Formats: sequence, structure tokens, C-alpha cells
Amino acid sequence: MYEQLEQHVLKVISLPADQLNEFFGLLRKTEVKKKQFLIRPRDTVTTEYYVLKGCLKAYYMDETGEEHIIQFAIEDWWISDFEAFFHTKPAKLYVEAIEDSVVLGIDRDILEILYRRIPRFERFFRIKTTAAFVAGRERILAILEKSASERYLDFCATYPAIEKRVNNYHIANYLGIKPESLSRIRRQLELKP
Amino acid sequence: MYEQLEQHVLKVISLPADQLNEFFGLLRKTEVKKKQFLIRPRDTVTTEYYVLKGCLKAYYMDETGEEHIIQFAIEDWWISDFEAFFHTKPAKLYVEAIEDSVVLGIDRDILEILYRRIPRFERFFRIKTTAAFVAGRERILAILEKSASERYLDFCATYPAIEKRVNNYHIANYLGIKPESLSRIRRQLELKP
DNA sequence: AGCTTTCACTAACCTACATCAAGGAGATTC
DNA sequence: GAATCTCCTTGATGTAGGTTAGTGAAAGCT
Repeated sequence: MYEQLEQHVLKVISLPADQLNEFFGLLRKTEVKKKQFLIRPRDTVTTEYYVLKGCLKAYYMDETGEEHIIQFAIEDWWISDFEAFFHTKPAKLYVEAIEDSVVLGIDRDILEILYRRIPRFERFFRIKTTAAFVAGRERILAILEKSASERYLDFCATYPAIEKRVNNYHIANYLGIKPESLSRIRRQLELKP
Repeated sequence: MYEQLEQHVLKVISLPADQLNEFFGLLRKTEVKKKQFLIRPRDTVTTEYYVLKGCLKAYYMDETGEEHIIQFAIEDWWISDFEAFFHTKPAKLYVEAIEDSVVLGIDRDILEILYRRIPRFERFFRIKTTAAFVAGRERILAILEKSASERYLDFCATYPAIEKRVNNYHIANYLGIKPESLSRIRRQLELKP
């Protein structure tokens, strides 16, 4: 049914076809146009989303109106306000489409039932969450240790697919700097090598 | 056997006493004196550690010899080089005792076997990892959004037990600033309220 | 008790990045 | 095809926190 997602799951756990299909049956397909939202602050977040097609961002908007992007998601990534989703709190983040996108949503309650029926899926999400946790640590370390231009080069090396798709503003914001600074950094890097 | 750890587990999952004891049987108790290491860069990391008593830090040391603390752990916390542990890579971090400490170690391979026998434990660690993942996101957001003095106040509010136990150098380092700056920040905060 | 090491603090100067302001090249709209 | 946006770039100036350097108090060691 979803070739892409099937590969995504089978890369992590092995599973008979019927259990995979049971999982597919729990997903709801949603389309989001560019600049539309999947989640807004104060929303009740019961769903996490797998990206079939497109590009989205999860960000916090502070009191001064500044955005702070904590995550991008393109094909094959999961996105949500995970704090709200896991801890059953009102959303603090926006999840917004940067391009017209198609996502598959799965509900927390439905996921809980699935875990009881097929513990393998608990394993799948444990492993995915572990990888996300480790990636988060890497990002923290990068912010603590590296200069903006090193972080920019790392970003390009780690997420070339994202770097090509989103504009300077988004990359700068993710790196924790202003677009003007990113512009200057790019020029510096061009002059050197 | 380990009252403290028993509570720690039962807060997250329910479990019959015999399964809990099976888990306890898999743990190895280790003592580490202040300034001694549980993990060093290039080590093969097969173990994660639960802190029974004491205080430790996990940090990266860059080429210039600067430490960058990514985690503290006091009683009831887990610590390791999680990237190395989960992805079976050589360690990049030091895990070092800040105080004389006692930890319980559990091996990755043994944990895998436990997951197969008692899937409930896969659930336990999924939930713990999820919470750690969410906490990591919070920290990223804090670095992106807040000034050093706001982050300091947050740190004191979130981890009062740690703030009281470790010295200025450690707190500043965790916040991503220098001890001199923390000193200035503290003075500023005293003058204001 | 004396000596050394560690730690918190202060002050003067420095730097990476932010802020403010402006211009120009491509899209997009009417 | 002019008008409006959006996005990238550049320059001048500001600032939070870094760097360097020195002091004194407390803690550990012999």
C-alpha cells in the first residue's frame, strides 16, 4: 500500500505482511498546502505524522514574534509537537508546511492499542525515538562546540536534501543565526577554498 | 533489592516482583571515585549506567581541549555515551564522576535478550528514551531562544538538586558560557530583584 | 601550620553575531 | 509590462559573551 513506509518500517524491524497492513490501516492521510498548519499552539495534539511527500517545519514562536525552528521533515521523516504528543499537554509549537505536502497521521491512543497487540511496534518506535534522541544530542553538542560557519557546513553535509529545498531564512533559523549572518558566512566560505 | 530503582521502574510500568528481580539480576554494581572515568573516547561502549549514588557528567572534549558537558546524572538518572551505546560506535565522550559514585550497569546485549523475554521492558525504555528526547528538544529550544541569564534561571528552576551540587564551572559549561560570564550574570541578577 | 590547588569574582579589552538600513534580482500578481 | 513580493546581499554600528589577567577565599595535602 505504502511502498515507502513499508521500507521505512522493515529497515528497523521484521514483520509479517498482515501485521504491516494492520498498521497501514490505522493511518489517516492528510494533505497540507504550503503555509498551512498541522498543529498550532494550544492545540490538543493527539497525532504524529509521517511525511509521504513534501516538506514541513516545527517551530516555536516567542513573545517577540521570532520563529525558532526545532525540526524540518521531508519524505520519510516523522513530525509533530512531540512534547505535547507524548506528555499530553497543549501544543507549544507550530507545525507548518513549507511545500505542499501529504502526510500520514497516527493517533496516540491507537498507537497504544497497537503496542499491546503487536509489541514489535513498540520496538520500532523505541528504536526510532532512540535515533532521534541521539541526533538531538549531536545538535546540542554542535551548538555548544562549533561556530556558526562550522554548523552550516555540517548541516549541508548531514541534510543536503533539506539544504537544497528550503530558503536561507529557514537554514539560518535552524542554525540559530540571522539570514544576514548566513549570507556573510557563505561569502567567507566562497573566498577561502 | 534496590528500593530506589524499583520505584523508578514502577513509576513507568507495572510488573510482577519476579520480573523485576530478573531485571535486578542483570545489573552490575560499580563504584567510581571522583575524577575517575566510566567511559573514555574510543572505548567500546556496551553498558549504560543507572546512578544509585553520586554525581557524574558526560562531556565531549574538542581539539582545543575544551570540555562540553551534554549531561549530568545524579541519583535516579541514566548515563552513558548513548550514541556509542545505541549505534555500536567507538565512544566520543567522557563519562566522569564529579563525586564518589555508585552505579548499576546494564549491557546492551543483555538488554536485547530481556526485551525479547519481557516486552514490558522495551516499553519502559521506550518511555524513558521518549522523555529524554523531549528534554533534549527543550534544551535546544532554550539555546536558540533564550539569553544566558534566562537559561541560568531555567537551569536553577529545573535542576535545583544539580545546581547545588556542582560548581560554577560545570553549570556555565552546561549552559554553553564561560564561568566568568556566569559570575557577571549572577551579579546582574542580584542587583535587579 | 604552612603550602598548594581550586574556585569565585572583577575589570579591561576583543569578537562573532545581531540589528538597522538599504539596494537589487527573481518571482508572482494584476 | 508595471507593480508588488520575496529573498539574498552588503554596509555601518551595537552588544552579549569571550578572553586575558589578576585577586582573594576556601579546601586539600604533607
